[in-house]
Amino acid sequence: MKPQQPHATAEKLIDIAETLFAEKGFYGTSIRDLAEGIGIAKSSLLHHFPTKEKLYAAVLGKLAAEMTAEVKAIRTAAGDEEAQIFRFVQLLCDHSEKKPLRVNILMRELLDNPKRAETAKKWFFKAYFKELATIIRSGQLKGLFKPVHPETFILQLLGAHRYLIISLPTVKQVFDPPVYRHILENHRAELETLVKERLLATAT
Amino acid sequence: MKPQQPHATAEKLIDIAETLFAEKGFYGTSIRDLAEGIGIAKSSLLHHFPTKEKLYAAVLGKLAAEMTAEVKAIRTAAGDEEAQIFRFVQLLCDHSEKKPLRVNILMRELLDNPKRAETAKKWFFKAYFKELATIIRSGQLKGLFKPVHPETFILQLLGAHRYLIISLPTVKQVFDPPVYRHILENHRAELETLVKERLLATAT
DNA sequence: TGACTTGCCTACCGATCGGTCGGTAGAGTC
DNA sequence: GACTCTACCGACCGATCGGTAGGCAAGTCA
Repeated sequence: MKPQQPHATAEKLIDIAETLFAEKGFYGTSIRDLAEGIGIAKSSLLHHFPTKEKLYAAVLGKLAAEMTAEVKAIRTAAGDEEAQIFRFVQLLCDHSEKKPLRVNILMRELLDNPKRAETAKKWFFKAYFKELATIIRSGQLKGLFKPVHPETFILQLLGAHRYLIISLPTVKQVFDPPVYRHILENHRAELETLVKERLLATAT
Repeated sequence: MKPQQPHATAEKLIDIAETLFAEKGFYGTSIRDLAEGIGIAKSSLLHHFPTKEKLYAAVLGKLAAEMTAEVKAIRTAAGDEEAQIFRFVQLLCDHSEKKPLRVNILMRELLDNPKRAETAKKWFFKAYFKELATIIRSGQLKGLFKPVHPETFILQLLGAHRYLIISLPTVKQVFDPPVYRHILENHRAELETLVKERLLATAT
């Protein structure tokens, strides 16, 4: 059997796992489904990831690493904290348009994390979260931002965005198309306005 | 067997189901656990609710009915739309302090709803959502509120609140106690400020 | 050549899943 | 007493769960 790229199968597994875990959750997804999804036997999956938990952790780990790297890139890039936070909101919306299922994983992780032993000790998104809080604090020190409580504000900002994203499928099938379309169209602007009005110390 | 109140067992089942579904999700909860939770046999559970889906639907139905009734009560009670929306935010926070697990159910429902056939057709929280949108529109007609897009704003408001609530267990076990405490303490005020700054047409 | 490793396979395990079946105890009705 | 109805039960079903054991083909390296 040709080895292709090393770890190519493992990468494929992480990809399919990201999709299926996002759609059906950890307990709703079987390792059989995952293996069949990329056309290998179930025991072959277990050769790469000895348990379902480990595969799930790999998915979260990869996702968290990508997200954290992005925020750090924003931090070190040009621009003051105001530019950084708007760039962040922009990325948030862009990603959710391209890969809305990722948000599902992040949500499910929050819901299930307190229960699953394997991943309980270290939380994959701690660095991501801290980085964001640092942007806020730094902007506040420069007088760019209002004195909101950084962690609370970030949770509310992420929540305003992510909750809306995971609501979209339901909204689409329950409400009239114009309502759905308006939500889609207005979300980004409303989120930016939220940041403007809640965070920016407007020149007085 | 004394019949106690009629449907007393069914009510107990709905209660325990609300808790377990909230903690572990639909797929993570077995009807055995549910039955044992109130001390009856599994087949007795299936006597009251012929399938797991039906029990889940009963939980959602009861929850949605309560929540919708509350919002309608706010609407008909004294006070203008400004008072109504703040009363709503207040209720939101009060409930989440008393029964934080309920928010988990609402979140999981959004994540799983597009997949489960049984409850797909009618969405239990449609009336609740429409009632909230009506408050916004009504307030806008009177010039009390800014011209935000009502549905988008509500999703962001609910999201800002609910996402933070489901994050609390994780925040508690990952961050230092002061961070957790500050989030707990500041959330309500920050949410009210959010409404003030994003929604209220401040007297100009 | 032969020992070792890697990637994948089939076959199988005990446990648990949601759900069915036949039946029983008790209360109400006639 | 005969009948019906509700609430409940233990035993059982086929299917599926996560995970294990052992083997086979191909590439690596001595």
